[in-house]
Amino acid sequence: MIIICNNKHMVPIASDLRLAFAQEGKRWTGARETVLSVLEKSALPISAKDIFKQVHSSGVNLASIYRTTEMLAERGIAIQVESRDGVRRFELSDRYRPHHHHVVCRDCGETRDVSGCGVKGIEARAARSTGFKIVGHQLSLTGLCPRCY
Amino acid sequence: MIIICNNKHMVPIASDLRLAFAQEGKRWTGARETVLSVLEKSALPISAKDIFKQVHSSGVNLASIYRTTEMLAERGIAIQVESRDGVRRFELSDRYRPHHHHVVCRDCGETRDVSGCGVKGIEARAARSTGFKIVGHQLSLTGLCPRCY
DNA sequence: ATGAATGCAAAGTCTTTGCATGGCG
DNA sequence: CGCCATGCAAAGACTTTGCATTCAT
Repeated sequence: MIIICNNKHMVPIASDLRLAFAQEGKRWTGARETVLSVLEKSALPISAKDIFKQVHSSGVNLASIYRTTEMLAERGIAIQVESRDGVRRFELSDRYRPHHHHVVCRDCGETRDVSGCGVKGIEARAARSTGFKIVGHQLSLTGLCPRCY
Repeated sequence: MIIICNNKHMVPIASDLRLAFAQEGKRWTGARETVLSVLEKSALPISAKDIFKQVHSSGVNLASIYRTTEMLAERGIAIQVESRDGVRRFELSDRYRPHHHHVVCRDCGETRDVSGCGVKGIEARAARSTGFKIVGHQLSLTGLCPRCY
């Protein structure tokens, strides 16, 4: 099933995870809590390096941030957002944030969210033409922000 | 204006470029010809490294390929396709290929084109909600290919 | 001949990995 | 106490850059 817009609730992610981890013999640590809290507060996709800058004082190592973001993505807590500049950025997945897309200014890179969707039609078409089972999508709009326009 | 589906003609890109370059005091070289011809033949977005592999025998240097792909993107001949893995891939722009999108297998990475579009509505909505002038978009579908499904 | 483009190699950026140490359960 | 996660540093992958040389015009 395609999760389109599961924006009803603000799930207490950390406590969910603590529990899930315990059941698997894994651990919910301070570093993970730190990274997750940055993602929860970040309005836009954020790179490991930028997370690092924000939590620099906490002493969390950059390598741990890479490991944590990857782990969160594997579990579907976060998703890796596509980018054009070769930097990997993450944001909370649709399970924890309203489904949305991004518009990026071609000139200055300013990024804004765009709510809602409208990609169902093409998903169905793609499934038909390729034989793939579609499980998600990512749309990014390129534009000129008011300042650069 | 948004170019949506300018797929009418097969423009002789190289000769166009040779002319345009001459007028700017720039040069149309063998290396550029080589890179462009790989893009013209490539069914899917391709990275500098993969172009390099394909033209290895020609002696074109990897750095030149990076420089050429960037130049082609700046001129709107090619576009840089968004990716999730931090590798930059290019394909001919809508000016030289039918507008389309991609579906990528979540498990094995197999990529297929999906023709057509269907993003106009959301573009209009985004323009209204953000004040950006929308100049383009990129959509990628994630799925499971028949083999991985 | 002139200077733009290339090849080569070095440097840069982002990310991953190995291993000893630390900390959660 | 046992083992997972972390910190640290080194390695790796991809991309960019400086400079001498080559080549298109």
